[in-house]
Amino acid sequence: MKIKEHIDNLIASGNYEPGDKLPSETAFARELDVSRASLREALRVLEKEGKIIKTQGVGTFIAEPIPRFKKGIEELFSVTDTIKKEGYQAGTIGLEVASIIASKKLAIQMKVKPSTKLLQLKRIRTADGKPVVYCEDFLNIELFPLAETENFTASLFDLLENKYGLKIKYALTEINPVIANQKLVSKLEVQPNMPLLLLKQLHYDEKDQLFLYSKNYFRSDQFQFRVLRTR
Amino acid sequence: MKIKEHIDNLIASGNYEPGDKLPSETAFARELDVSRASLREALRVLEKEGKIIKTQGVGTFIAEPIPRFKKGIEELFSVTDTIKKEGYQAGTIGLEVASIIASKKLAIQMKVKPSTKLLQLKRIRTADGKPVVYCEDFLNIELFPLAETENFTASLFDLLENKYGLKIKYALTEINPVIANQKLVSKLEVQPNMPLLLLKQLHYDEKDQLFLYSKNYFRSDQFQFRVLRTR
DNA sequence: GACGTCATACCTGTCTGACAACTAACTAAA
DNA sequence: TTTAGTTAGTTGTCAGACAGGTATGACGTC
Repeated sequence: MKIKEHIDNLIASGNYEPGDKLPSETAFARELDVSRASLREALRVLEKEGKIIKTQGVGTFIAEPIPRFKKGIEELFSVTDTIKKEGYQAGTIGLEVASIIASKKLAIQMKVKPSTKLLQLKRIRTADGKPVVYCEDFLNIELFPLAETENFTASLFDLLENKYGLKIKYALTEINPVIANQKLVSKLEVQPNMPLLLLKQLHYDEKDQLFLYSKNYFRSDQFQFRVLRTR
Repeated sequence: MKIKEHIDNLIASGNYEPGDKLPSETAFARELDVSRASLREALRVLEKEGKIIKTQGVGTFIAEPIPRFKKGIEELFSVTDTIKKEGYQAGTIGLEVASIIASKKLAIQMKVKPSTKLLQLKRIRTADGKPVVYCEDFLNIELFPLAETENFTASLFDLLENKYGLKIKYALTEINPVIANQKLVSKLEVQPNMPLLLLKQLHYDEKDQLFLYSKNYFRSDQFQFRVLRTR
């Protein structure tokens, strides 16, 4: 994985451009100070991701960064990262934290027993200080010893991944167009009746445990969501 | 790749179930009559696909299959099929066909010269007779000998694929929440200010030729769009 | 009996060196 | 000009070895 990340960075940093040829495996392995076998395992993954093209007897080449936009909605990343990738400074205001007991409706959605303890977060996320996303998160704290006093002003993904070693695997996301109601108008400082994009997301970890249900309201004038649809 | 396919089949055929442990790499390599290095390259890809989980010192295990919904938005299919898969009868009303010359703005979006001839379709798509989607399509007819007199009341994908042998490969889709304006209110017979989901799609064929630009307005009370977001 | 330590077996991660298969470019012969 | 052969360079595959991590059971201590 380290090798793969390193090569990813080499490509991302512009050291290589589409069509460029990578060093031969023997030379590249020596350059990175790893064995050829390990390098090849990394290259296999990069090939599967479509970032490189290997041809026996010829070499390995950087692939055209085909349609894959910078990042489509099919890739899962935190709201913080979503804001950052648009080039803004991410922030949080209006944080509310509460320990709650799962209601019947919520319990069904999160597939837990109705008596389960949850941690509810309400946050307004800002880009360069301007409110752009309103987030409601429901965390299953029976899976993690999360305290109410935790610092929730930054990325929740960062916190869970780095401090609690959680391995986030995927999210089942429902895409809904909604109209800003009175609450959202004041939270996001938008005109009444502005269209917003609501993403309802069920987040799972590597053990397929549902640990987070989130509702994110995105200002449609600030974010563009794309997806690559293949046949 | 052969090794990977073979293991894929082993999993698909039910020889292994989620949680089961695969043979050790040494034994598995001997069993498949390949080297351990080659086997590991195959396993790396399977791991990246989320089909297996490797743990150093313990072993390799079959992963829980990701609960792919019936079909997420990341799969490309026609509006007709989208309506059908929800269990409705698909139809078309209010068809308008026109040959037009690409405007400057449209030419940029479709990446053609401003003088290019296009075929414009406006259609209201119905589910069990009720209007549910409003579609505007722009076809690059310099790529296909499409006539205005063609039957456009059914699936455009069907027509292009079966009659013209077009191989549709993918679409770059932009997801937008919008509010029903007066035109859409009358076309879709909805309340004013109803939220709609607008999909702006650039369709490409196997040669990466952009052949269709479409704008589809979906009634949000009739369709649910989902997507699997992986990390 | 409960607990911690250690030895052990087993597994994945990595490395080394070698050879096979393939490709492209060049050379020489027809 | 065409064809066949040669050669250098690359990826594909292989065998064997060792390092590092994990679970298990034996053993001694409290």
